[in-house]
Amino acid sequence: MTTPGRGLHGRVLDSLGPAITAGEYPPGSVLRTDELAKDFEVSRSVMREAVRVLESMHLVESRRRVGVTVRPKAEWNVYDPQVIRWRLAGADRPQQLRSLTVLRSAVEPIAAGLAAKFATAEQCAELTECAIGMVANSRGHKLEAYLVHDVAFHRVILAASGNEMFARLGDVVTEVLAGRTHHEVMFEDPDPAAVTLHVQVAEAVREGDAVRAETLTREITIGALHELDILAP
Amino acid sequence: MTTPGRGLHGRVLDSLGPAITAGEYPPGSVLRTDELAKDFEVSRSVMREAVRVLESMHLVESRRRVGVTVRPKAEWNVYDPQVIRWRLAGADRPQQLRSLTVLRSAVEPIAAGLAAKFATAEQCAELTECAIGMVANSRGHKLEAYLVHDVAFHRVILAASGNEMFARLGDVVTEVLAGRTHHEVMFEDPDPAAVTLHVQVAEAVREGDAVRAETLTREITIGALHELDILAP
DNA sequence: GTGACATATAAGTCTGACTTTTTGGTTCGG
DNA sequence: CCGAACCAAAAAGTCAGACTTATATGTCAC
Repeated sequence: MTTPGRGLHGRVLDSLGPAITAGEYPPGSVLRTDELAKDFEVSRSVMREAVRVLESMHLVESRRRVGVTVRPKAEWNVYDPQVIRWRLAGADRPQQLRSLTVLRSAVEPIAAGLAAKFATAEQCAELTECAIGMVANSRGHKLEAYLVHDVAFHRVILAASGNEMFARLGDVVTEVLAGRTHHEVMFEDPDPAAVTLHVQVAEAVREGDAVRAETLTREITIGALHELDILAP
Repeated sequence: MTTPGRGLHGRVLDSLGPAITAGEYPPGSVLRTDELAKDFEVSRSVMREAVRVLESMHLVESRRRVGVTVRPKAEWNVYDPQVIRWRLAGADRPQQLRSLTVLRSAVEPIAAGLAAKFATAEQCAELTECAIGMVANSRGHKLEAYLVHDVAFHRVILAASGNEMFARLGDVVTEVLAGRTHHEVMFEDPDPAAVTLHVQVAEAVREGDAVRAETLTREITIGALHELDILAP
């Protein structure tokens, strides 16, 4: 997704970040900078930069005379796309996928409602195109092509909401949808009802019907929750 | 809020971060590391660490032979608590407050619904205490005391939802509520109707009534939206 | 104009010496 | 026996300087 290994410290992070988020160094563990530098065969300056980044993500805390201690999971910056990617790649994957899906279920309906009010003509057109693309690839095991349009659809909705916080969740949704297609459920063609809902959301947004857009999107996210057995009924 | 000036690079960040988020260095501007190091009177290594942190927040991008370029706002990690604090402290404050309030309006009702299902007895007790504290300080210009309980109330809701992503929004909500009391509206005692709603939410959570908790919380957040003139009617 | 090549530039890396803070133990006095 | 003051070691923090590497840009031949 993001450029891997942008410099030496980047490669260290690609290795150390996942290790920490995976719990390989449990919270409370103490690391020493120059020991790490030796282990990773980099200079102290490079390792220090890596530690600084981990610190800015609240994954670790660096204190004099004690070392670099791993923070408890509850303090991590779980909205950092990098952290999300690391967790999705590791043992935390199921929990991460669940919590992100719940977040989606809260945000996307509201975003769709706002999109109905604020979407530009261009965004409406894009949305319709995406919906058409989804329909066109909804049968015959064309999951990859379907996914591309599905992802684009939700990104447009979030962007069209006009809310910068919502817009920035585009990457998150992308990861969740991609994860669902590639690793979890979805061996067969997507649920036809879900496809229809997307088409109808595009309609509602185009017509400026905020309430309908919100309600329909809520149905979509409820479906996503069901897929992960998060909802009871 | 967070420890200020944890080391030299921290002080550099406290100065450079707000400057960037405030648009003092507009997107596309190019900075040079050793020039910055000279300006801030720190060594290159310290400045490099600061730049690395800014880079991890997607505020800047560092490339060989060109320098450190400021990224467009749309790419910033706007969920980073540090970035949020910087923006709330600067010219972006109004927009930031609005977008965060919209985010709250999406998340908190869902969180309250989940809290009704998953809150522990202890959390229910805490919630009730908070509500009582709000009532007790709802009249007579005791805004500070009221705020403390209000903040605590919403933090408990988010934590009790059992969703880690929601829980981590506690800090954000704290900033928003504090900002509202200290800088924006709210010169007089809080709206009695809002106070009642909080009491009722505590009730609903205690009784495990998810739908009612969600609906009532939605009314609270709608009120918050109105205060910032985000909703039309 | 186009492509190959040279050059300057700014980030990236490494090393070693030095400073500062903090912790944990030790000693001394009550 | 306990507490306060003190001391020493440990680890992060800071700095300066030399060197490497990627790359944008300009130059020249064709």
